Amino acid sequence: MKDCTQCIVRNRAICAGLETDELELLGRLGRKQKVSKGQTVFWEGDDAVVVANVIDGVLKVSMSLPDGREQIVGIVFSSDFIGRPFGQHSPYSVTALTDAELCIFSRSTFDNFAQQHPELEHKLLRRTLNELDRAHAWMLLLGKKTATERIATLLLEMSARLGETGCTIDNGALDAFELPLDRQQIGDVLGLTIETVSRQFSKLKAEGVIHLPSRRTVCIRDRTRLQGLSAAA
Amino acid sequence: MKDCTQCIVRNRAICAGLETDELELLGRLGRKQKVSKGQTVFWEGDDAVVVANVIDGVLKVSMSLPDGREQIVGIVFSSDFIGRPFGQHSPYSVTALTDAELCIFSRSTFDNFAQQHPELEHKLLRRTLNELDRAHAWMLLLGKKTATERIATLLLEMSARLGETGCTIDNGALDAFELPLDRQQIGDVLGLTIETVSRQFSKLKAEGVIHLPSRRTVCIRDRTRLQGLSAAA
DNA sequence: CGATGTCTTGAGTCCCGTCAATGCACGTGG
DNA sequence: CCACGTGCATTGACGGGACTCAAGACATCG
Repeated sequence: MKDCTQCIVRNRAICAGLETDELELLGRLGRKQKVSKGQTVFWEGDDAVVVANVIDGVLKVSMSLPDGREQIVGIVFSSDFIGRPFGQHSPYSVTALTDAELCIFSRSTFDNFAQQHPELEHKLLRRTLNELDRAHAWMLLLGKKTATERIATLLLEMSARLGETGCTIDNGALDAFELPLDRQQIGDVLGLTIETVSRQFSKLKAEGVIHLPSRRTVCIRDRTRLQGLSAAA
Repeated sequence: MKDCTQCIVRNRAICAGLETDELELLGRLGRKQKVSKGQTVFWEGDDAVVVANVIDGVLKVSMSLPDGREQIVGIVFSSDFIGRPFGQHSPYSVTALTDAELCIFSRSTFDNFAQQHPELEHKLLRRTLNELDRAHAWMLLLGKKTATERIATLLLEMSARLGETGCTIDNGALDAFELPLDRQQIGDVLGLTIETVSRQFSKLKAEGVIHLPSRRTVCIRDRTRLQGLSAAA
């Protein structure tokens, strides 16, 4: 790797907080890799060979049943971490939703480095705890929310998360954004079918809560109402 | 705390692997506490004041919507860890399903201790990563599985996890066990109603896959078939 | 300007949720 | 010992929200 101090996710990825010499050491262990939209980085059940930081792009984390039914269990953005450290097999697949750039490490190399650098493990722990919180919130959605509530929740979540990553300074939620997901993928995140997703979009649009200038573009016209529909705590 | 070296979860809780002197240090920071069945240890949204190891008993981790709909996002057993380290608020409630005994720490005290003991943080990280895997698998269940598949999966999971905790040596799955959950709670874990749960139990019983000697007792008569019904990968 | 893939919309079905009644185990007191 | 109450669990009848199947609309691109 060239020079981690210049990395655009330097301050947000788990590398943040490492000393300059540690950073250089870690940098030599990793390599940058571009993946194109649709490409799968690693597959569910495969040996967990690599882990990576997402430098740029959006990827989905998904699990499947033998008959092909798929559930997306996470969406990762720039500066997020992917892979399963300290694990034999990858419990999920990771696939690029947009062209993306990764900073890849061999898992065993990373594991060793992490164990020798508590600061890094601490960052990883905090990140994993946040992930777990998000997973729990999503379990509540999948177990108990109606279709409308799920869509409303997703839109607010995407608005917030795209706002975070879009710019390092301004952390506000966006009122207009591009969905990195198609309808099928939205269904796979929310535990709904493509048709139900589409109908709910149409309904929200008809009610004036959102506006859909193009297939993937969402404008939130009435955030308050959307929050009311999301059944958030 | 008396003497952590004598603790019955000594080898399975996150304390495992600490040096004797570290263990004593940690021991002085915690205190044992008994909680009785039905009692809530801490509430969703409250300040995250404490974390704890479960010494004995079974507890549920749950999240709710404003209107009262509840989703159980985890079941914790003896030697598991509960609470949200490094977090301002508790994202979930924890409630005892049986009488239980905990080893409680003030969160801030625990956080500080953990940051000074990488070995402990490492244990916590591994545990959190496992939790996350489990949460992902459950998201797949909640998003995509049918009622029958959910019930079958739960029974196999309970069989496996009760087998782990029941005895430190024998890690085999149990073919007969007591459910720590009533029908309503099973519904809240699986994203189903009490009636659907009941009907599925009756169906499996009629088909000879399981036997139900009493309300809470389950005997797996045909594990292979149950696995087939669970839609496991 | 078709060809293609994605999205939307409609009609019909089904699985699960809702509501309500019944069954069953257990405890308490007459 | 049995009547009665209480709390769960089971079962039944019914309805609805989401799924399925099938067109049709729309955008994008060669």
